[in-house]
Amino acid sequence: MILETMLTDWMRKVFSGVLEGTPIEPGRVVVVATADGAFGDYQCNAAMGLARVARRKPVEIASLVKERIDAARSDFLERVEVAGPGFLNLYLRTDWLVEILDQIAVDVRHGVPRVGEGRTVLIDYSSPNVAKPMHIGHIRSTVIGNALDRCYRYLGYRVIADNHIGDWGTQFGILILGYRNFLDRDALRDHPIEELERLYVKSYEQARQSTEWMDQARQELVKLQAGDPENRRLWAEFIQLSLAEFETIYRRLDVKFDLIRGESYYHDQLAPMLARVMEAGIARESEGALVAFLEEEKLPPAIVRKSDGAFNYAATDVATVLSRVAEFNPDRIVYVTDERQQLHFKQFFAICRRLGVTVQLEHVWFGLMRLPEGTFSTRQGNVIKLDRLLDEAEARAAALVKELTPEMEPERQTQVARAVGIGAVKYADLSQNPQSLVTFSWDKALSMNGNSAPYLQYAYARMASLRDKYRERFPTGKPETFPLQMTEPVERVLALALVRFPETLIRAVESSKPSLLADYLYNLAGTYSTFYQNVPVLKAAEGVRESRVRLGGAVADVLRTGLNLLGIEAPERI
RNA sequence: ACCCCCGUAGCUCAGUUGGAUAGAGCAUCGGAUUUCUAAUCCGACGGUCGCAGGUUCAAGCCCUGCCGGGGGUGCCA
Repeated sequence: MILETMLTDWMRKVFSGVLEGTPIEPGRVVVVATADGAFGDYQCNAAMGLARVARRKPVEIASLVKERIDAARSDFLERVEVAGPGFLNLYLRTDWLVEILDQIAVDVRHGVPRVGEGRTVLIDYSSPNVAKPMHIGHIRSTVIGNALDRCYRYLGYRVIADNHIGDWGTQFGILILGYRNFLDRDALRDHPIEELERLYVKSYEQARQSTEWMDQARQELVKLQAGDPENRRLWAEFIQLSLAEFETIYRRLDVKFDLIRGESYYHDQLAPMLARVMEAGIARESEGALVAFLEEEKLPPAIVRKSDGAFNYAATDVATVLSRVAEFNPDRIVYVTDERQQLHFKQFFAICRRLGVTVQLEHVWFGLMRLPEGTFSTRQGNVIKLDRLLDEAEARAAALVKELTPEMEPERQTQVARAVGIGAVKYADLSQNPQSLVTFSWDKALSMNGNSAPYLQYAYARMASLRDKYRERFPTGKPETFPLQMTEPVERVLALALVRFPETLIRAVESSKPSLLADYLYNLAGTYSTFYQNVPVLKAAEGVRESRVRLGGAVADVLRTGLNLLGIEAPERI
């Protein structure tokens, strides 16, 4: 059940009863969680907003609403208060909260409805380029996309996670030329990606200095796209080497795709797509290229085929949408890329709409990763590679585990270090608004204190440990046969937080912001830590003890589920 | 030149889409462990929400202008 939705529906009815004859637009009356417990559990601010149309004072409306609510007996509401200019503060009945919590505690889904049942969403994320190593700039798309992937699945959607590899761009012309001229075979055998990258960088340097070199690179690309056997062979080798390297990273990050289809997969569909575009009159010839003019959408022109006859990424992306619609018929396609592609997405979305595509297209963009000294790029050679970041994270976590949990067997220490290190890296990206620009720092990416994955994992491990200690000390105890009691204020706060898990998750998915879930989990873990530190559990009297074990168990379940939805492991011991 | 983002505590960032007294982490300072994991907890310090107007019961959030930073703008992706 979604508490927020339930309260909103109920409040809307109350309002329309009070303001008979006044039209109330949907969305006008909304109940939301209070920011501060001092104002109750949930609040409704609609009285102020409706004052004008109803031509009455806000406080008057609020008071009438309160009267009506007071007149009816409620099984979920303790009381409602009118405050300030017309706020309605709702205080939920604790016994009702306990009842809901009772249901959630035994529900494997923690009260989350399968709102995506029967719907399909395709998520296009990670999408690295062949022949380049994955660096810290790729981690945001991978981690954010994967979190969305997991959340959508949990909500009951059929999800198709597609890794749209960059295997068809201009870089191959440059790379093939570099391969022919500068290849070091031993280096290719020992460090394939590094060598390919070196070849690309060197060839790119040449191209910058010489237009002749650049033209030659273009020709190699055209040959490749035309099916030249030798270029095809090289191209296939580059891809195979790259995929193997990407796979080791994805394994470490526990990221799995349903499809790995490069841009090349859609190659045969480019010409038919173009025919449709031309037929629909969306594009026309201009300076030798085929260009879609998008004045109606107030967008600059988009080239769909270059004057040399080659297709570019706008063409590929449109063809990709058509192919996906034909094959999977998704309700929604979500793209996770960095901010630089915003215009491109607006343009090709517009072309798709003109072609009559009705699937919901969404671009989830995130701020570019920067270094303190500025931007980084392959060409400048100041990239921080992803495997190095992960190595460092695991090393730091390992040192911490050894220091703080020396009694743990070494094999387990390694496992925990991996979960903690990788978790820290992922959480660093997930815990902030994706759209803010990010300055990379080792200490932030690998933070193990405060608002970090290890903090959440630590809280979880304490819960798990407490649960096990209870079994140890009270082998015949059956907590589930005892009622939940809210004897300390912090317990009620925990109960309320648990009940809010479904609405938080749904909000996170709807706004494509895993950070909302991360934020929720941090609050939950923080409240639990306060509880743990200040409220005895195993030493409490029988009954209270079992109630607290149950409450802690419910928090643990939600925390673990939430962490897993972010792609973060929750070890039982840490 | 135009378009899109961003600007919040010393630093790094949240801020539930317009709600009440703007919150965390780090850093600094002070406290808590004969007790269920101190990777923790409790407290203190810290703010002209870039600047100036506007909209309204209410603005960090919406509108206009300006300043600063980043990104983008018909043959890269």
